[in-house]
Amino acid sequence: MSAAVSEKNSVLMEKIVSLCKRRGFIFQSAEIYGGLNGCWDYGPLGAELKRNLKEYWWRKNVQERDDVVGLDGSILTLEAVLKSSGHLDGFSDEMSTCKSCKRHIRFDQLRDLIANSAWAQSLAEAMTVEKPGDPAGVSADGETLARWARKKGKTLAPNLALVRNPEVVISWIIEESVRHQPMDPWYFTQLVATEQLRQTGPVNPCPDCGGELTAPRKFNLMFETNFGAAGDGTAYLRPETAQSIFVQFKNVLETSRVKLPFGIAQIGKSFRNEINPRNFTFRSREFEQMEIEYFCKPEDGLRLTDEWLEARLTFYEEIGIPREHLHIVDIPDGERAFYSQKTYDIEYEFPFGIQELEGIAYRTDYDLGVHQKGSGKSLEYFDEESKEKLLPHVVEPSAGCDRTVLALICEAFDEETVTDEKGKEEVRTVLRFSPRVAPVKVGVFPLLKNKPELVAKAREVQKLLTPFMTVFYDEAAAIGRRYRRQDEIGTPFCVTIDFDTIGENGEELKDTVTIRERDSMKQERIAISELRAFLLDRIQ
RNA sequence: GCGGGUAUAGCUUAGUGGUAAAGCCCUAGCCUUCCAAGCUAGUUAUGUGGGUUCGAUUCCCACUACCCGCUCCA
Repeated sequence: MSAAVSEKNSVLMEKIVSLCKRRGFIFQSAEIYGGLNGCWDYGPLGAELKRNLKEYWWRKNVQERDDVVGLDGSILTLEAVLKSSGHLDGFSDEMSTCKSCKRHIRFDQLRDLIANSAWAQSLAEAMTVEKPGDPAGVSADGETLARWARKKGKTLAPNLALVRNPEVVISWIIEESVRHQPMDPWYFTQLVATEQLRQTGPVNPCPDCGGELTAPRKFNLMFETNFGAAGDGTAYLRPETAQSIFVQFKNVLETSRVKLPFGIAQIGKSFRNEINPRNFTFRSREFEQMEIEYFCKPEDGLRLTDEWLEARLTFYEEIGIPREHLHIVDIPDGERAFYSQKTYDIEYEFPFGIQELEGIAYRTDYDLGVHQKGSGKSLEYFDEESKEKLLPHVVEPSAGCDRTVLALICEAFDEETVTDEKGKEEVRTVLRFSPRVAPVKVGVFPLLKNKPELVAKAREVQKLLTPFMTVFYDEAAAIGRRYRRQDEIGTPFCVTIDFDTIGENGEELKDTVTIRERDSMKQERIAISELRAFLLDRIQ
């Protein structure tokens, strides 16, 4: 992305964030206290928008399918579940950062990385050539070290203490080598990275540049919480909704009379202690997922992954995110999780970059396998046809709910230049939501507030529609302003009660209203009796 | 987590070591026969905590949050 484009998109994103706050879509959590990093609250309109998304997803993926059932699992999660799933080990890495080049290093990988690093291999080679036949360990040879530091070290590990300040470091090494005979190779590796041994103790070197690494810090990527009356038990806030689906697989299977292939769907909150929340609600510490685990026979996994990709793309189209703004990434071998045979990411062109909305992963029988092993309970499925037991495989379409809401807002946001009768140009801000997801479906206005007949009639129309859709009644300010207010929150239709409606201009126009469409700003006149059907037909 | 930037009303901005200004928005009233009209009145702000000072929104320090670039992203 060029700097100019980046700047333009940054301004666009600021406008979107500002609109979200101004109109009550999204607020920062605990704003009056200074805010809580990585957490956001949905205001009245945001709550409607998000509900519409979730309800449509549920309807399409659960209610309108006879092969998917729903689940609503607990957020608090037993430690053993996350132990089996691999989250407990995989989600709490110790990390070090290089003070010179800022690279992040997973501490458990450090020794391997050092062993394979160019400078460490070069140094080891130099020591071996100069001192052949010293199998017990590394012995310090000041001259060899100094020569290496001046030559190869300068290019391979410019930030290594030995290279930056050979005299001091070599003196430490010689001193230490007397006390440690034979010297442990790892201790030697630490020593060449240590400039102030007395002050700092031995430090670890960066595998890239030789610079000093910070002490390892533990990143708890899951939120831990106390549990039980005495508070001495440990539970976790789930980092994904999927695990309760796997853990309840057997119960659902036995109670729902489902047969392979079938899916279990769930919408709910998940929590990850993101190192760096960023980009408005995109990367939050508390977020909502819409997940399906679609269980199948092993031979169907790859085919179903492709089918789900298609189904999900259609879904995005139906809520107003066109395929042209989505990118499908087929995650290549080596970059997928080790248990996945196929993974697609569906990405959206956000103003801040192309970012993931949903992942569709063929996870084989990994999940049921680990929980079967962890719990000691069989999770096998008996196939009536073949009379055989099998451990089902699973395809997981996992969508980010908040991310999709953000994509809906970004996609809908538009600033349009309109020219009024006097030739004056002005900007019309419109959220072009699909009527299906729009938080308010219809605005109802009396043309004038100070005419009781108009107000009364408008209230009647409001009452007529309220049971079927979200209606916003507004009588304040000029009619044009009211239209624009609705444009800004993405209301697809506005109904205005005027003097025709109350029969002032003839019997044939009595009980008709104007209905104005958001995008075209065109109006047509229809009978109040047809209003409900007209609108329901267009908002589904 | 690192580096850089920002923080004044709901929004956009002004300004000052000594009473904080405007436009838009919003609210109420008047007016108004279809696209942000007009008039009147009104509410609302120096992110938090320290320090320097007689006095700090302004200068200094710390914290928090947000933005940008790295980094991370099961």
